[in-house]
Amino acid sequence: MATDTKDRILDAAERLFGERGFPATSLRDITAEAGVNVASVNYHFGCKEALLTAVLARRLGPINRERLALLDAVDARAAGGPPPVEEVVRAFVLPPFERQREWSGDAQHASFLRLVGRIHGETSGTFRATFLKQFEEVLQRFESALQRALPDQPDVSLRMLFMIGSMAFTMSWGTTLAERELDAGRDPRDVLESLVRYTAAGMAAARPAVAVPIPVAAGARAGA
Amino acid sequence: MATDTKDRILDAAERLFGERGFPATSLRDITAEAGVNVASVNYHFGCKEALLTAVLARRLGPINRERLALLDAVDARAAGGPPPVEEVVRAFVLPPFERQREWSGDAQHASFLRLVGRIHGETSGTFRATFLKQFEEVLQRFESALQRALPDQPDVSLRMLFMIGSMAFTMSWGTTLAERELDAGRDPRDVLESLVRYTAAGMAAARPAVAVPIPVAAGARAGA
DNA sequence: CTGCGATTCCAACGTATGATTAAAACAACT
DNA sequence: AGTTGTTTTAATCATACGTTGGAATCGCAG
Repeated sequence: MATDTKDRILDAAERLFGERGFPATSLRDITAEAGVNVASVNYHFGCKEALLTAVLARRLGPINRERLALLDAVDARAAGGPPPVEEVVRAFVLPPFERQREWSGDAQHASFLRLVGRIHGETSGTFRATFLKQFEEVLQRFESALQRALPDQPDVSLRMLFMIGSMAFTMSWGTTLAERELDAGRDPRDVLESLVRYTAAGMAAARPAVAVPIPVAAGARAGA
Repeated sequence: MATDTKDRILDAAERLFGERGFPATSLRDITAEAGVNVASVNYHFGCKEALLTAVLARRLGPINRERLALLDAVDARAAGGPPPVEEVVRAFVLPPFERQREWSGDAQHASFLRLVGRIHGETSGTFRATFLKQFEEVLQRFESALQRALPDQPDVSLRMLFMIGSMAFTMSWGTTLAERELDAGRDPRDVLESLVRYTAAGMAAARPAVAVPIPVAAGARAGA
Protein backbone atom coordinates (compact mmCIF):
# COMPACT_ATOMS: atom_id res chain seq x y z
CA MET A 1 0.00 0.00 0.00
CA ALA A 2 1.20 3.47 -0.85
CA THR A 3 0.21 5.25 2.32
CA ASP A 4 2.06 2.60 4.25
CA THR A 5 5.44 3.64 2.89
CA LYS A 6 4.56 7.30 3.18
CA ASP A 7 3.52 6.94 6.80
CA ARG A 8 6.51 4.82 7.66
CA ILE A 9 8.71 7.58 6.32
CA LEU A 10 6.80 10.25 8.21
CA ASP A 11 7.03 8.27 11.43
CA ALA A 12 10.72 7.61 11.11
CA ALA A 13 11.45 11.19 10.11
CA GLU A 14 9.44 12.50 13.03
CA ARG A 15 11.35 10.37 15.47
CA LEU A 16 14.80 11.07 14.05
CA PHE A 17 14.26 14.77 13.46
CA GLY A 18 13.09 14.98 17.04
CA GLU A 19 16.09 13.13 18.38
CA ARG A 20 18.90 14.55 16.29
CA GLY A 21 17.53 17.65 14.64
CA PHE A 22 16.82 18.31 11.02
CA PRO A 23 20.23 19.00 9.51
CA ALA A 24 21.89 16.21 11.46
CA THR A 25 19.50 13.57 10.18
CA SER A 26 20.19 12.11 6.75
CA LEU A 27 17.63 10.70 4.38
CA ARG A 28 19.46 7.41 4.62
CA ASP A 29 19.01 7.32 8.37
CA ILE A 30 15.33 7.84 7.86
CA THR A 31 14.80 5.32 5.12
CA ALA A 32 16.87 2.74 6.96
CA GLU A 33 14.77 3.22 10.07
CA ALA A 34 11.59 3.04 8.03
CA GLY A 35 12.76 0.02 6.10
CA VAL A 36 12.14 1.59 2.72
CA ASN A 37 14.27 2.63 -0.19
CA VAL A 38 16.19 5.89 -0.21
CA ALA A 39 14.50 7.15 -3.32
CA SER A 40 11.06 6.85 -1.77
CA VAL A 41 11.49 10.10 0.08
CA ASN A 42 12.13 12.09 -3.04
CA TYR A 43 9.38 10.23 -4.83
CA HIS A 44 6.75 10.87 -2.19
CA PHE A 45 7.80 14.24 -0.86
CA GLY A 46 10.07 15.82 -3.43
CA CYS A 47 12.92 16.84 -1.22
CA LYS A 48 14.16 16.75 2.35
CA GLU A 49 12.72 20.10 3.37
CA ALA A 50 9.32 19.17 2.01
CA LEU A 51 9.47 16.07 4.16
CA LEU A 52 10.00 18.19 7.24
CA THR A 53 7.09 20.38 6.27
CA ALA A 54 4.92 17.29 5.85
CA VAL A 55 5.97 15.92 9.22
CA LEU A 56 5.05 19.16 10.94
CA ALA A 57 1.86 19.74 9.02
CA ARG A 58 0.54 16.32 9.93
CA ARG A 59 0.54 17.17 13.63
CA LEU A 60 0.59 20.93 13.78
CA GLY A 61 -2.56 21.42 11.77
CA PRO A 62 -4.78 19.54 14.23
CA ILE A 63 -3.00 21.04 17.22
CA ASN A 64 -3.50 24.59 16.02
CA ARG A 65 -7.09 23.90 15.09
CA GLU A 66 -7.70 22.60 18.58
CA ARG A 67 -6.05 25.65 20.06
CA LEU A 68 -8.42 27.91 18.21
CA ALA A 69 -11.42 25.77 19.13
CA LEU A 70 -10.48 25.92 22.80
CA LEU A 71 -9.99 29.65 22.56
CA ASP A 72 -13.42 30.01 20.98
CA ALA A 73 -14.89 28.09 23.89
CA VAL A 74 -13.11 30.31 26.38
CA ASP A 75 -14.33 33.42 24.62
CA ALA A 76 -17.86 32.09 24.50
CA ARG A 77 -17.82 31.38 28.20
CA ALA A 78 -16.56 34.87 28.89
CA ALA A 79 -19.65 36.19 27.14
CA GLY A 80 -18.16 39.43 25.92
CA GLY A 81 -16.22 40.16 29.08
CA PRO A 82 -12.47 39.68 29.44
CA PRO A 83 -11.59 35.98 29.41
CA PRO A 84 -9.63 34.58 32.36
CA VAL A 85 -5.90 34.64 31.61
CA GLU A 86 -5.37 31.17 32.89
CA GLU A 87 -7.90 29.71 30.52
CA VAL A 88 -6.44 31.48 27.54
CA VAL A 89 -3.01 30.19 28.43
CA ARG A 90 -4.34 26.71 28.91
CA ALA A 91 -6.03 26.80 25.53
CA PHE A 92 -2.63 27.50 24.04
CA VAL A 93 -0.45 24.97 25.81
CA LEU A 94 -2.92 22.16 26.38
CA PRO A 95 -3.24 20.73 22.86
CA PRO A 96 0.38 19.68 22.37
CA PHE A 97 0.61 18.24 25.86
CA GLU A 98 -2.66 16.46 25.42
CA ARG A 99 -1.36 14.84 22.24
CA GLN A 100 1.62 13.64 24.16
CA ARG A 101 -0.64 12.02 26.69
CA GLU A 102 -2.70 10.40 23.96
CA TRP A 103 0.39 9.05 22.29
CA SER A 104 2.48 8.36 25.32
CA GLY A 105 1.78 4.64 25.05
CA ASP A 106 3.28 4.80 21.61
CA ALA A 107 6.80 6.04 22.22
CA GLN A 108 6.82 6.99 18.56
CA HIS A 109 4.66 10.02 18.87
CA ALA A 110 6.05 11.36 22.08
CA SER A 111 9.07 12.47 20.12
CA PHE A 112 7.04 14.83 18.07
CA LEU A 113 6.99 17.17 21.02
CA ARG A 114 10.73 17.19 21.04
CA LEU A 115 10.67 18.06 17.38
CA VAL A 116 8.23 20.87 17.96
CA GLY A 117 10.28 22.20 20.80
CA ARG A 118 13.46 21.85 18.82
CA ILE A 119 12.03 23.47 15.73
CA HIS A 120 11.61 26.73 17.55
CA GLY A 121 15.36 26.89 17.62
CA GLU A 122 15.79 26.32 13.92
CA THR A 123 16.24 29.39 11.85
CA SER A 124 16.93 27.99 8.43
CA GLY A 125 15.96 30.90 6.24
CA THR A 126 13.39 29.51 3.89
CA PHE A 127 11.88 27.29 6.48
CA ARG A 128 11.31 29.87 9.15
CA ALA A 129 8.80 31.60 6.92
CA THR A 130 6.84 28.40 6.36
CA PHE A 131 6.82 27.69 10.03
CA LEU A 132 5.70 31.13 11.10
CA LYS A 133 2.96 31.08 8.48
CA GLN A 134 1.47 28.06 10.21
CA PHE A 135 1.28 30.01 13.41
CA GLU A 136 0.36 33.45 12.27
CA GLU A 137 -3.36 33.19 12.83
CA VAL A 138 -2.97 31.36 16.10
CA LEU A 139 -0.55 33.93 17.46
CA GLN A 140 -2.74 36.84 16.47
CA ARG A 141 -5.86 35.34 17.97
CA PHE A 142 -4.14 34.55 21.24
CA GLU A 143 -2.44 37.88 21.48
CA SER A 144 -5.77 39.59 21.04
CA ALA A 145 -7.38 37.37 23.68
CA LEU A 146 -4.57 37.95 26.15
CA GLN A 147 -4.75 41.66 25.56
CA ARG A 148 -8.45 41.60 26.37
CA ALA A 149 -7.75 39.51 29.44
CA LEU A 150 -5.11 41.96 30.61
CA PRO A 151 -6.09 45.43 29.40
CA ASP A 152 -3.43 47.13 31.49
CA GLN A 153 -0.55 44.91 30.41
CA PRO A 154 1.59 46.76 27.87
CA ASP A 155 3.91 43.81 27.35
CA VAL A 156 1.58 41.17 26.05
CA SER A 157 3.34 40.49 22.77
CA LEU A 158 6.72 40.32 24.43
CA ARG A 159 5.48 38.03 27.13
CA MET A 160 4.03 35.69 24.58
CA LEU A 161 7.64 35.09 23.61
CA PHE A 162 8.30 34.07 27.17
CA MET A 163 5.30 31.76 27.16
CA ILE A 164 6.25 30.06 23.94
CA GLY A 165 9.80 29.72 25.17
CA SER A 166 8.79 27.96 28.36
CA MET A 167 6.51 25.67 26.46
CA ALA A 168 8.97 24.83 23.72
CA PHE A 169 11.86 24.30 26.07
CA THR A 170 9.81 22.12 28.37
CA MET A 171 8.75 20.03 25.42
CA SER A 172 12.22 19.59 24.02
CA TRP A 173 14.12 19.07 27.24
CA GLY A 174 11.45 18.18 29.74
CA THR A 175 11.36 14.50 28.96
CA THR A 176 15.14 14.28 28.72
CA LEU A 177 15.74 15.99 32.02
CA ALA A 178 12.87 14.19 33.68
CA GLU A 179 14.66 10.92 33.10
CA ARG A 180 17.64 12.19 35.05
CA GLU A 181 17.10 14.05 38.21
CA LEU A 182 13.69 15.59 38.23
CA ASP A 183 10.60 13.74 39.26
CA ALA A 184 10.63 10.81 36.89
CA GLY A 185 7.17 9.61 37.74
CA ARG A 186 5.50 12.96 37.32
CA ASP A 187 2.19 13.02 35.51
CA PRO A 188 2.40 15.11 32.34
CA ARG A 189 -0.80 16.81 33.45
CA ASP A 190 0.96 18.12 36.53
CA VAL A 191 3.65 19.60 34.35
CA LEU A 192 1.03 21.18 32.17
CA GLU A 193 -0.87 22.69 35.05
CA SER A 194 2.26 24.00 36.66
CA LEU A 195 3.18 25.61 33.38
CA VAL A 196 -0.28 27.14 33.08
CA ARG A 197 -0.13 28.64 36.56
CA TYR A 198 3.37 29.87 36.03
CA THR A 199 2.53 31.47 32.72
CA ALA A 200 -0.73 33.04 33.82
CA ALA A 201 0.95 34.60 36.83
CA GLY A 202 3.80 35.86 34.69
CA MET A 203 1.45 37.35 32.15
CA ALA A 204 -0.42 39.24 34.79
CA ALA A 205 2.63 40.62 36.57
CA ALA A 206 2.98 44.38 36.33
CA ARG A 207 5.96 45.67 34.50
CA PRO A 208 8.44 47.84 36.33
CA ALA A 209 7.42 51.46 36.64
CA VAL A 210 10.43 53.34 35.43
CA ALA A 211 14.09 52.94 36.04
CA VAL A 212 15.85 49.64 36.22
CA PRO A 213 17.84 48.78 39.30
CA ILE A 214 20.93 46.91 38.27
CA PRO A 215 22.59 45.24 41.23
CA VAL A 216 26.30 45.63 41.20
CA ALA A 217 28.35 42.47 41.47
CA ALA A 218 31.96 42.29 42.53
CA GLY A 219 33.27 44.77 40.03
CA ALA A 220 30.17 45.05 37.87
CA ARG A 221 28.88 48.36 36.69
CA ALA A 222 25.45 49.76 36.08
CA GLY A 223 24.81 52.27 33.35
CA ALA A 224 22.59 55.30 33.77
CA MET B 1 50.07 36.77 14.99
CA ALA B 2 48.65 33.49 16.12
CA THR B 3 45.91 34.74 18.35
CA ASP B 4 44.67 36.86 15.51
CA THR B 5 43.75 33.88 13.38
CA LYS B 6 42.40 32.03 16.35
CA ASP B 7 40.16 34.90 17.35
CA ARG B 8 39.02 35.53 13.81
CA ILE B 9 37.91 31.92 13.63
CA LEU B 10 36.16 32.12 16.96
CA ASP B 11 34.36 35.29 15.94
CA ALA B 12 33.23 33.94 12.59
CA ALA B 13 32.17 30.64 14.12
CA GLU B 14 30.22 32.41 16.81
CA ARG B 15 28.36 34.47 14.29
CA LEU B 16 27.62 31.65 11.87
CA PHE B 17 26.75 29.05 14.48
CA GLY B 18 24.37 31.60 15.93
CA GLU B 19 22.76 32.34 12.60
CA ARG B 20 22.54 28.90 11.03
CA GLY B 21 23.11 26.43 13.81
CA PHE B 22 26.00 24.10 14.37
CA PRO B 23 25.38 21.24 11.95
CA ALA B 24 24.27 23.58 9.17
CA THR B 25 27.48 25.59 9.29
CA SER B 26 30.48 24.18 7.47
CA LEU B 27 34.08 24.80 8.36
CA ARG B 28 34.49 26.30 4.92
CA ASP B 29 31.78 28.85 5.63
CA ILE B 30 33.60 29.80 8.79
CA THR B 31 37.06 30.04 7.35
CA ALA B 32 35.79 31.98 4.34
CA GLU B 33 34.08 34.46 6.65
CA ALA B 34 37.18 34.73 8.78
CA GLY B 35 39.47 35.08 5.78
CA VAL B 36 41.71 32.25 6.86
CA ASN B 37 42.57 28.87 5.49
CA VAL B 38 40.37 25.83 5.97
CA ALA B 39 43.06 23.86 7.69
CA SER B 40 43.53 26.48 10.37
CA VAL B 41 40.53 25.25 12.28
CA ASN B 42 41.90 21.78 12.69
CA TYR B 43 45.32 23.15 13.44
CA HIS B 44 44.12 25.45 16.21
CA PHE B 45 41.19 23.56 17.61
CA GLY B 46 41.48 19.95 16.51
CA CYS B 47 38.03 19.36 15.16
CA LYS B 48 34.72 21.04 14.55
CA GLU B 49 33.11 20.05 17.82
CA ALA B 50 36.09 21.33 19.77
CA LEU B 51 35.65 24.64 17.99
CA LEU B 52 32.07 24.85 19.22
CA THR B 53 33.21 24.08 22.72
CA ALA B 54 35.82 26.82 22.49
CA VAL B 55 33.28 29.32 21.20
CA LEU B 56 30.95 28.60 24.09
CA ALA B 57 33.62 28.44 26.75
CA ARG B 58 34.96 31.84 25.79
CA ARG B 59 31.68 33.54 26.70
CA LEU B 60 29.89 31.12 28.98
CA GLY B 61 32.64 30.97 31.55
CA PRO B 62 32.52 34.68 32.38
CA ILE B 63 28.73 34.73 32.21
CA ASN B 64 28.35 31.89 34.65
CA ARG B 65 30.95 33.34 36.96
CA GLU B 66 29.06 36.61 36.97
CA ARG B 67 25.85 34.79 37.71
CA LEU B 68 27.36 33.22 40.77
CA ALA B 69 28.88 36.51 41.88
CA LEU B 70 25.52 38.24 41.60
CA LEU B 71 23.87 35.44 43.50
CA ASP B 72 26.45 35.73 46.23
CA ALA B 73 25.67 39.44 46.48
CA VAL B 74 21.95 38.72 46.70
CA ASP B 75 22.52 36.14 49.39
CA ALA B 76 24.74 38.50 51.32
CA ARG B 77 22.12 41.23 51.19
CA ALA B 78 19.48 38.80 52.46
CA ALA B 79 21.67 38.21 55.49
CA GLY B 80 20.56 34.69 56.22
CA GLY B 81 16.92 35.27 55.47
CA PRO B 82 15.17 34.14 52.28
CA PRO B 83 16.41 36.16 49.31
CA PRO B 84 13.85 38.03 47.20
CA VAL B 85 12.77 35.88 44.25
CA GLU B 86 13.07 38.72 41.84
CA GLU B 87 16.66 39.35 42.68
CA VAL B 88 17.59 35.72 42.33
CA VAL B 89 15.94 35.60 38.94
CA ARG B 90 17.67 38.76 37.88
CA ALA B 91 21.01 37.37 38.93
CA PHE B 92 20.40 34.51 36.55
CA VAL B 93 19.16 36.30 33.47
CA LEU B 94 21.02 39.57 33.74
CA PRO B 95 24.54 38.50 32.76
CA PRO B 96 23.80 37.30 29.24
CA PHE B 97 21.59 40.30 28.55
CA GLU B 98 24.17 42.62 29.98
CA ARG B 99 26.79 41.20 27.65
CA GLN B 100 24.50 41.88 24.77
CA ARG B 101 24.20 45.48 25.81
CA GLU B 102 27.94 45.80 26.17
CA TRP B 103 28.45 44.35 22.74
CA SER B 104 25.44 45.76 20.99
CA GLY B 105 27.55 48.29 19.16
CA ASP B 106 29.51 45.41 17.80
CA ALA B 107 26.96 43.40 15.86
CA GLN B 108 29.41 40.54 16.09
CA HIS B 109 28.84 39.66 19.66
CA ALA B 110 25.13 40.13 19.74
CA SER B 111 24.85 36.90 17.82
CA PHE B 112 26.36 34.96 20.65
CA LEU B 113 23.07 35.25 22.44
CA ARG B 114 21.37 33.62 19.53
CA LEU B 115 23.87 30.83 19.72
CA VAL B 116 23.30 30.39 23.42
CA GLY B 117 19.57 30.35 22.91
CA ARG B 118 19.87 27.97 20.02
CA ILE B 119 22.23 25.65 21.80
CA HIS B 120 19.56 24.82 24.33
CA GLY B 121 17.74 23.13 21.50
CA GLU B 122 20.69 21.04 20.43
CA THR B 123 20.77 17.54 21.74
CA SER B 124 23.77 16.07 20.00
CA GLY B 125 24.63 13.26 22.34
CA THR B 126 28.21 13.86 23.27
CA PHE B 127 27.86 17.56 23.33
CA ARG B 128 24.88 17.76 25.64
CA ALA B 129 26.97 16.34 28.44
CA THR B 130 29.69 18.93 27.97
CA PHE B 131 27.14 21.67 27.91
CA LEU B 132 25.29 20.54 31.03
CA LYS B 133 28.56 20.15 32.86
CA GLN B 134 29.20 23.87 32.35
CA PHE B 135 25.90 24.64 34.02
CA GLU B 136 25.71 22.08 36.74
CA GLU B 137 27.02 24.23 39.54
CA VAL B 138 25.07 27.27 38.43
CA LEU B 139 21.82 25.34 38.24
CA GLN B 140 22.29 23.79 41.65
CA ARG B 141 23.14 27.07 43.32
CA PHE B 142 20.17 28.83 41.82
CA GLU B 143 17.78 26.03 42.55
CA SER B 144 18.83 26.11 46.16
CA ALA B 145 18.44 29.88 46.32
CA LEU B 146 15.01 29.80 44.72
CA GLN B 147 13.93 27.08 47.08
CA ARG B 148 14.95 29.24 50.02
CA ALA B 149 13.15 32.18 48.48
CA LEU B 150 10.00 30.13 48.03
CA PRO B 151 9.87 27.56 50.82
CA ASP B 152 6.30 26.53 49.97
CA GLN B 153 6.86 26.08 46.26
CA PRO B 154 7.09 22.37 45.47
CA ASP B 155 7.77 22.96 41.79
CA VAL B 156 10.98 24.94 41.86
CA SER B 157 13.06 22.60 39.74
CA LEU B 158 10.34 22.24 37.16
CA ARG B 159 9.79 25.95 36.98
CA MET B 160 13.45 26.54 36.42
CA LEU B 161 12.90 24.76 33.15
CA PHE B 162 10.26 27.33 32.35
CA MET B 163 12.58 30.15 33.27
CA ILE B 164 15.44 28.86 31.17
CA GLY B 165 13.05 28.29 28.31
CA SER B 166 11.78 31.84 28.33
CA MET B 167 15.26 33.19 28.53
CA ALA B 168 16.71 30.98 25.81
CA PHE B 169 13.83 31.51 23.44
CA THR B 170 13.89 35.23 23.93
CA MET B 171 17.58 35.26 23.20
CA SER B 172 17.33 33.15 20.07
CA TRP B 173 14.19 34.65 18.58
CA GLY B 174 13.79 37.92 20.35
CA THR B 175 16.08 39.89 18.09
CA THR B 176 14.72 38.22 14.98
CA LEU B 177 11.11 38.86 15.87
CA ALA B 178 11.88 42.31 17.16
CA GLU B 179 13.01 43.28 13.70
CA ARG B 180 9.61 42.36 12.32
CA GLU B 181 6.57 43.37 14.21
CA LEU B 182 7.41 43.88 17.83
CA ASP B 183 8.80 47.04 19.21
CA ALA B 184 11.92 47.50 17.17
CA GLY B 185 13.31 50.33 19.22
CA ARG B 186 12.85 48.63 22.54
CA ASP B 187 15.65 48.94 25.02
CA PRO B 188 17.13 45.53 25.86
CA ARG B 189 16.90 46.50 29.50
CA ASP B 190 13.14 46.75 29.20
CA VAL B 191 13.02 43.26 27.79
CA LEU B 192 15.18 42.04 30.61
CA GLU B 193 13.11 43.64 33.32
CA SER B 194 9.88 42.41 31.81
CA LEU B 195 11.34 38.93 31.77
CA VAL B 196 12.43 39.26 35.38
CA ARG B 197 8.97 40.34 36.52
CA TYR B 198 7.31 37.67 34.47
CA THR B 199 9.58 34.95 35.80
CA ALA B 200 9.44 36.02 39.42
CA ALA B 201 5.66 36.11 39.35
CA GLY B 202 5.53 32.72 37.68
CA MET B 203 7.92 31.23 40.21
CA ALA B 204 5.82 32.43 43.09
CA ALA B 205 2.49 31.26 41.71
CA ALA B 206 0.87 28.49 43.71
CA ARG B 207 0.47 25.20 41.99
CA PRO B 208 -3.01 23.78 41.56
CA ALA B 209 -4.36 22.08 44.63
CA VAL B 210 -5.46 18.72 43.38
CA ALA B 211 -7.18 17.49 40.29
CA VAL B 212 -6.64 18.88 36.85
CA PRO B 213 -9.59 20.14 34.92
CA ILE B 214 -9.28 19.32 31.27
CA PRO B 215 -11.60 21.48 29.25
CA VAL B 216 -13.25 19.74 26.36
CA ALA B 217 -13.10 21.55 23.05
CA ALA B 218 -16.54 22.02 21.53
CA GLY B 219 -18.62 21.98 24.70
CA ALA B 220 -15.75 23.03 26.88
CA ARG B 221 -15.92 22.80 30.65
CA ALA B 222 -14.16 24.62 33.43
CA GLY B 223 -13.16 22.82 36.59
CA ALA B 224 -13.23 24.13 40.11
C1' DC C 1 72.82 34.50 6.59
C1' DT C 2 71.57 30.02 8.59
C1' DG C 3 68.73 27.23 11.11
C1' DC C 4 64.44 26.19 13.47
C1' DG C 5 59.94 26.16 15.50
C1' DA C 6 55.54 27.83 14.77
C1' DT C 7 52.05 28.95 11.51
C1' DT C 8 49.76 29.25 6.95
C1' DC C 9 48.63 27.44 2.64
C1' DC C 10 47.50 24.17 -0.95
C1' DA C 11 45.89 20.07 -2.68
C1' DA C 12 43.80 16.11 -1.96
C1' DC C 13 41.76 12.27 0.56
C1' DG C 14 37.81 9.29 1.72
C1' DT C 15 33.23 9.51 2.85
C1' DA C 16 28.48 10.90 3.11
C1' DT C 17 25.05 13.67 1.43
C1' DG C 18 20.61 14.88 -1.41
C1' DA C 19 19.03 14.00 -5.72
C1' DT C 20 18.06 11.39 -10.19
C1' DT C 21 17.75 7.79 -13.40
C1' DA C 22 16.01 3.72 -15.87
C1' DA C 23 14.42 -0.57 -15.10
C1' DA C 24 11.79 -3.74 -12.47
C1' DA C 25 7.70 -5.04 -9.64
C1' DC C 26 3.24 -4.34 -8.47
C1' DA C 27 -1.86 -3.26 -8.62
C1' DA C 28 -6.16 -2.56 -10.76
C1' DC C 29 -9.18 -3.11 -14.27
C1' DT C 30 -11.10 -4.76 -18.72
C1' DA D 1 -4.00 -12.36 -20.17
C1' DG D 2 -2.91 -7.76 -21.41
C1' DT D 3 -2.64 -2.96 -20.58
C1' DT D 4 -1.89 1.03 -17.97
C1' DG D 5 -0.46 3.81 -14.20
C1' DT D 6 1.70 3.71 -9.84
C1' DT D 7 5.22 2.44 -6.70
C1' DT D 8 9.69 0.30 -5.43
C1' DT D 9 14.30 -0.87 -6.44
C1' DA D 10 19.32 -0.60 -7.32
C1' DA D 11 22.82 1.98 -9.39
C1' DT D 12 24.73 6.36 -10.19
C1' DC D 13 25.37 11.58 -10.14
C1' DA D 14 27.61 15.67 -8.70
C1' DT D 15 28.62 17.98 -4.72
C1' DA D 16 29.99 19.16 -0.11
C1' DC D 17 31.78 17.68 4.01
C1' DG D 18 35.58 17.14 7.86
C1' DT D 19 40.09 16.01 7.96
C1' DT D 20 44.98 15.27 6.70
C1' DG D 21 49.94 15.51 4.93
C1' DG D 22 53.34 18.06 3.25
C1' DA D 23 55.18 22.10 1.06
C1' DA D 24 55.71 27.07 1.58
C1' DT D 25 56.13 31.00 4.57
C1' DC D 26 56.93 33.64 8.53
C1' DG D 27 59.38 35.33 12.94
C1' DC D 28 63.34 35.33 15.13
C1' DA D 29 67.61 33.57 17.80
C1' DG D 30 72.38 32.42 17.01
